[in-house]
Amino acid sequence: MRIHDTARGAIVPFEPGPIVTMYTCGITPYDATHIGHAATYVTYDILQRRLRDLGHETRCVRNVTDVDDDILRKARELGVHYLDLAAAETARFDSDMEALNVIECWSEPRATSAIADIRGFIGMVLDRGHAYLSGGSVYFDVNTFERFGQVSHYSHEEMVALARQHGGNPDDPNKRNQLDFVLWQPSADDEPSWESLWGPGRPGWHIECSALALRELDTTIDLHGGGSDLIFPHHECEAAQSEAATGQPFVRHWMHQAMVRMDGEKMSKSLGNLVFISELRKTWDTRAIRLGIVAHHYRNSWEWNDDIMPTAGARLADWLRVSTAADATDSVAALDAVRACLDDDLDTPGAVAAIDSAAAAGEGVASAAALLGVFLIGEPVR
RNA sequence: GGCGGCGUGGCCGAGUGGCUUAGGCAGCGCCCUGCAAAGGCGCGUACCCCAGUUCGACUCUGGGCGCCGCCUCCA
Repeated sequence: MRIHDTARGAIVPFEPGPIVTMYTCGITPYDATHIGHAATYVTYDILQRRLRDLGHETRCVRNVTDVDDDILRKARELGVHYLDLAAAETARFDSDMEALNVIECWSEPRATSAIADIRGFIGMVLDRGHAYLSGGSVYFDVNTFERFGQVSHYSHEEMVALARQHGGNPDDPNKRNQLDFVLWQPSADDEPSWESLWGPGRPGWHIECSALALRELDTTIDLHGGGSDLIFPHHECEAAQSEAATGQPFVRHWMHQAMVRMDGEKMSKSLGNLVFISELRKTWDTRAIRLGIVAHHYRNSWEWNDDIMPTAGARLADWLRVSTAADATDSVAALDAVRACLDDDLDTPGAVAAIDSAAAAGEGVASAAALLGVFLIGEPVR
């Protein structure tokens, strides 16, 4: 199959071995799952389904960031322990994923489960001379890593300008380079803290993914994904610290999900312009929610509107009607068309259109829909 | 600035080489009606620009222009 690779900036062949190693950045569990999160994980779900259809075994790791600035702040506001908040929101997230029939992850590790791994990983980066201790924090030393920018393709000057423009802190006096980022940092008084060789503290934002990908999968993984808002700095920093630590390539293929918008702006927790999966579930068949998502291409930003669910619901009804009829015949042509579309950079809108055509001709489309994770007959497969 | 996406008639919006001027709204004309509305019938207008591929491009390729989105809280 062919998939767009962010680092290479082109649609290129994706031809992994029998076992496919995938890592997807998961959520920070301090609020409910919205349609943008769902779009991301449904995309990787469909990729996994097609890879399995082709005979591969897929091992997808999706972390849970249960300790970072956001969740600590929210827990402080609510007056609850951050791990209690994380556990509750993670359970809601998993419930939403199950409802949407997203394939269970091969592993779904929590950041706090990996403190020992993170400390070890930071040690590897320090031993290879790519990090330094300053002002109580451990910083990644960008000056020692020439390839910084390999994923996002920014120049040094652009990255500095962006950091300043977006309220970053490039002028932190403890940094040797304005783009250096934290691997380990001191905790505030009311924040969780772990012992380390560099003093008590907690992990930086990016380090958990690098440590977990190495612990759970391999030095080099086949595919790494997440929302396009994570390309820089998150994935750029991940790649840098992982390759600095191991001396090997980190990721063969980078895949990013475009943002879902609402009211003209990116749907995000900070803006509050959200459509929650838990709300949609009250009204709609979860299969229709999935259809509302896959009607859009993963690389194309799209806007949520009130017509999406009625359209998706009607489509689901059509597919069910032709596929559950007593004399229904399952369309092999539709299945083949869906396979061809998915192999072309996960063209789910094309796949949906192909199924629509078959359904309009009165053919059963259960097998074709199942490849999109929509089960019209029988028990769902996760 | 980088990356991604898009650019269809007044507006919205399908359509991945060769009757399509899909469809919807608006508009115009007619029918129906005491008048009007609703309804019915009919009409009109397009494919951002420039090259290229081709027998032929709205549809493919390259370039340009324009618009939108993302870019250290963020899937």
